[in-house]
Amino acid sequence: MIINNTLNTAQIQAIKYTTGPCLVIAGAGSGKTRVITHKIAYLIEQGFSAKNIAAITFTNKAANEMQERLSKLINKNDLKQLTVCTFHALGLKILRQEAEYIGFKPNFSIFSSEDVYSVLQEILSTTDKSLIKSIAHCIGNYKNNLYTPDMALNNAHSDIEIQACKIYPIYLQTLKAYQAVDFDDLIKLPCELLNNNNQLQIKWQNKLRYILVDEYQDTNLCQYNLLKLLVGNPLEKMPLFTAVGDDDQAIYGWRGASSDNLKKLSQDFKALQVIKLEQNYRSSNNILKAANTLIKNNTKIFDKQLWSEHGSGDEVCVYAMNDEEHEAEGIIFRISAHRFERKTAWEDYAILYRSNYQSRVLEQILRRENISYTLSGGQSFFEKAEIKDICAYLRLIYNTNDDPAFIRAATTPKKGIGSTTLTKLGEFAGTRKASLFDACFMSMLEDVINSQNLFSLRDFVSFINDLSDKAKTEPADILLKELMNYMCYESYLYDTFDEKTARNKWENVTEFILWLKSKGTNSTKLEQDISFENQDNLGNKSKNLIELTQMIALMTILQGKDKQNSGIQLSTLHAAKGLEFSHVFLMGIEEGILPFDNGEKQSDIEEERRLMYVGVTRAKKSLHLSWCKQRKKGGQKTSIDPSRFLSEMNMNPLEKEKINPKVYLDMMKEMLL
DNA sequence: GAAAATAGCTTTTTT
DNA sequence: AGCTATTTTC
Repeated sequence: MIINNTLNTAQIQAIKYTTGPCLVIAGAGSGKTRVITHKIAYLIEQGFSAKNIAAITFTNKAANEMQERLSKLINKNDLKQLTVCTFHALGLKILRQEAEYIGFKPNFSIFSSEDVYSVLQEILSTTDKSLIKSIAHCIGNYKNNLYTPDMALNNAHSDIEIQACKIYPIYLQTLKAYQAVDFDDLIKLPCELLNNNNQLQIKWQNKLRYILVDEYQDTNLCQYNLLKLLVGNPLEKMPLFTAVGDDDQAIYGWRGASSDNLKKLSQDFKALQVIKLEQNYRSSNNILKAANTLIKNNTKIFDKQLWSEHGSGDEVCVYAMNDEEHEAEGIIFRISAHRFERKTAWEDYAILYRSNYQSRVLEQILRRENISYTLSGGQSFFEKAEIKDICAYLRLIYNTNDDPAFIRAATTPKKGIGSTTLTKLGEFAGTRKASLFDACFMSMLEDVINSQNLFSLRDFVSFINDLSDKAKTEPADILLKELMNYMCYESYLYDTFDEKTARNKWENVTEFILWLKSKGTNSTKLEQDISFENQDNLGNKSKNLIELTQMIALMTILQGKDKQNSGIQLSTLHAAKGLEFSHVFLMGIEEGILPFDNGEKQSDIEEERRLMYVGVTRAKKSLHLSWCKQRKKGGQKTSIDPSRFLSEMNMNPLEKEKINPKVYLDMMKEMLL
């Protein structure tokens, strides 16, 4: 029996309601992941087949975590059959299977934002970075709001929007020609597909009979649309799903998420059962009181009041510091002293801030004091140039129409193919509506490109062609070896970078190749999910290069590479969502930083308040808030006001800092020696 | 005139 | 820390 007395009444209610649409308003620290995982186990217990249940998350990290926790509740076989993935991975799965219905080959490529950027650069033939970015942003909006080019034009206001509308259809054509989709397409295209093809819609509805959505407040219009298409029309049948979310933690409005989707849910599904989880298992009550008082200032969709059985705990404190350096030293001093006093570990402390650059001062001082720390966020493994270089080859082998991959692979490392050759090739291919790759095989090309460059070009494409053929049958590790042999990537690195960077980059590459090879031999659940065939292969059949390449596009977290969470945790407020720490220091609680103020356009104060709320509710045992009276701006010091959120929380922002942190930091060091 | 150094400035981030 | 604009240097 999966339901036991460690669950509270509301949680049990949320788990047991399986006969209709369900919305769980899950306050911070109220055990929301627990409810989702237990509900899945309960559904299986009640006779749902695991292969008909899907749990949808927003990040790969969350999906992995969910699987991890499920592995303790349900048996291996069921876990294997479950769909636990991100919205995008689900969309991809649908698209790979149904590609033919929208005029794509199943081996279409997935373009990253960088690829999208270069495509737009090409279309617009400009180098104006901000223009390209704004257009990309507009097009992303159109897709997320399911605008057709015509609808977009009707809603266009500024010059940039009008220009974006003109580009939009061209952009769509270009991607089609490349046999590529962008990230937004992974949701948008399945929506269009299921909307236009009733049979397919029924097919997928039958496959995914029960859907659970995590972080529902972060869905955008398009994602909500996909959900609706998958659960079916409430007038025809009883939709079966559970959406779990918290309107107070909606902090991604700026990228299209709309917590209004919570409201829409009760309008669109009259039978919706709303269950609130208000008991908090994380924080002591002083922290919760601060959080509740703060968030009361927002207009709410669902009212809720967090409480816990953990007693009142430590007082929440505020420190007014002189400037950013004083603040950083003050925080680090306090952590040192606190740790010494309470015999806690560095890992128990987190310093959270609004913007990445605020970590700089902290890092300087932490390095100076030799205190270990972990900076969350930063560049992901797959964003590194050296990994993208390798991926460009893999992508090209996989889909030879992928022009951005062609350009990257043809030019890195240098192999006698330069910008002149590429421009000529581009023009040649453009007039013949062929991909760069196919154009290389055309005989007319001899009139356009001089023989030496043409030789390099044909040498390159024949190699890719050869590998592309072999990739269908031969095992991945042999082909990878051949590829690396051809690329001479190591010597390229040592030729172009200084020794230290080259060594570092080469290490990343070897790590990547090793990882790829390991994926080639043991396939895990996630990959089977992403892979569009062989759902039911049980053996350890090693993956060929084609299959491997498919999954790379969506993998952003290197699974084997657990980042060590040692030392003080430094993180932005956004990146800290979903995490918890014993002792939390929120810095820069100032007007201009939190709430953020960009001078020009008014930022959404309610969203900023929710961001503060997210920060406050990360703390389990103690919470420390700090702000600077002065900050360096353009060479001179400017005076700063404490954040309005401090007074909203009934905190006195002017509590005096009586000690000089620097002196005490030195004293602590002596004590510890 | 081009490369190198330096000063100034950052919203938030995932797929 | 990384990116850009500007200044300095050869």
